[in-house]
Amino acid sequence: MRDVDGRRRDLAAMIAPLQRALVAAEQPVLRAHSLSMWGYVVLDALDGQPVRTQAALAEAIGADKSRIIGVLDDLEAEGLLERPRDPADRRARLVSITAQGRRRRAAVQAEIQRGEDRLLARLAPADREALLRALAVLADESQKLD
Amino acid sequence: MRDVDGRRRDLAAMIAPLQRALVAAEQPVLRAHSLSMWGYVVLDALDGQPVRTQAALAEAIGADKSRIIGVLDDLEAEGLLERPRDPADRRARLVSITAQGRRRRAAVQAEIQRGEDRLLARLAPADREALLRALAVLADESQKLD
DNA sequence: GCATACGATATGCAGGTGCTTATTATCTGC
DNA sequence: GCAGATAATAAGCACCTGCATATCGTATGC
Repeated sequence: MRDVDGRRRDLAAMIAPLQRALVAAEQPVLRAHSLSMWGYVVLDALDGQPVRTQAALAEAIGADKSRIIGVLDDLEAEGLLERPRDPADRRARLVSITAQGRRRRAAVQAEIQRGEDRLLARLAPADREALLRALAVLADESQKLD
Repeated sequence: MRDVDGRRRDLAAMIAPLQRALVAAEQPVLRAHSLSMWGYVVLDALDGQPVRTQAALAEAIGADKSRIIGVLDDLEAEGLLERPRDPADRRARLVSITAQGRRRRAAVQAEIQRGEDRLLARLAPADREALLRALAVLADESQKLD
């Protein structure tokens, strides 16, 4: 893929403004549902499977382990997740999403994806499919590099 | 595109880790060429066409206008760009990249893209083309939303 | 010509981030 | 049972960012 003047742009240079726009579009949705960005990311990561330790959770979402504690406190206070002590290792906490957390996450995600769909509508259907497929691969791949 | 468990992931959720990995990969390259991330972004924006005012430049790259001044100072001190006063409006400065700046930018970009190519190699050629095409469209599109 | 607007610049504040260190409770190897 | 490792947590530091404000030189409308 070449630019107008014939050179390829950096991946990062194309992704950065897109990322900024997506995050900006998410803010009002998150606010409407009383979730912080990190709160949403945590719920997103927990939905699917719970996690053994908070450190593992932090690493999975690319956050600092000392920073997510406040996020977990808030989510727990709102009843969106539970984190009882692991009876097998009382140092660790078994973090898992609650039914209410699942509902909240689903509602937010539906709204966010409605917004994203408006952007994706600009693409040819085949390109759209390829984009999502490629991003899924690259996202997984780049996780491993960290 | 559906996830393993049948649901689509948010665009932002896939892009964020990718973005982090790309930025992390750029750091050593930039350091080796004595450029800051913003410095590189500025050179990137200036290559192609110069720009009428610094405020316009700042907006084009999604930076704060009060923050890019130091970046411009550094780049100018290294001879990578010039910013004489506009004789037609002596308040404004005509920022343009120098030949040396162009060379520096090209060298850095070549290295960065070599790294990105290793990631892109994971994709089927058709998907790779579609990804770059789609990102170019979305990047331009999301610029307009800001 | 004078009031007003505008471009570049400096500065200060609030918030967010990664990183580091320390503390406490708990586990595990020996 | 004790020494050393590990999980969660708190707290501090350095940095970056967006945002707001102030200054100064310059342009422009009237």
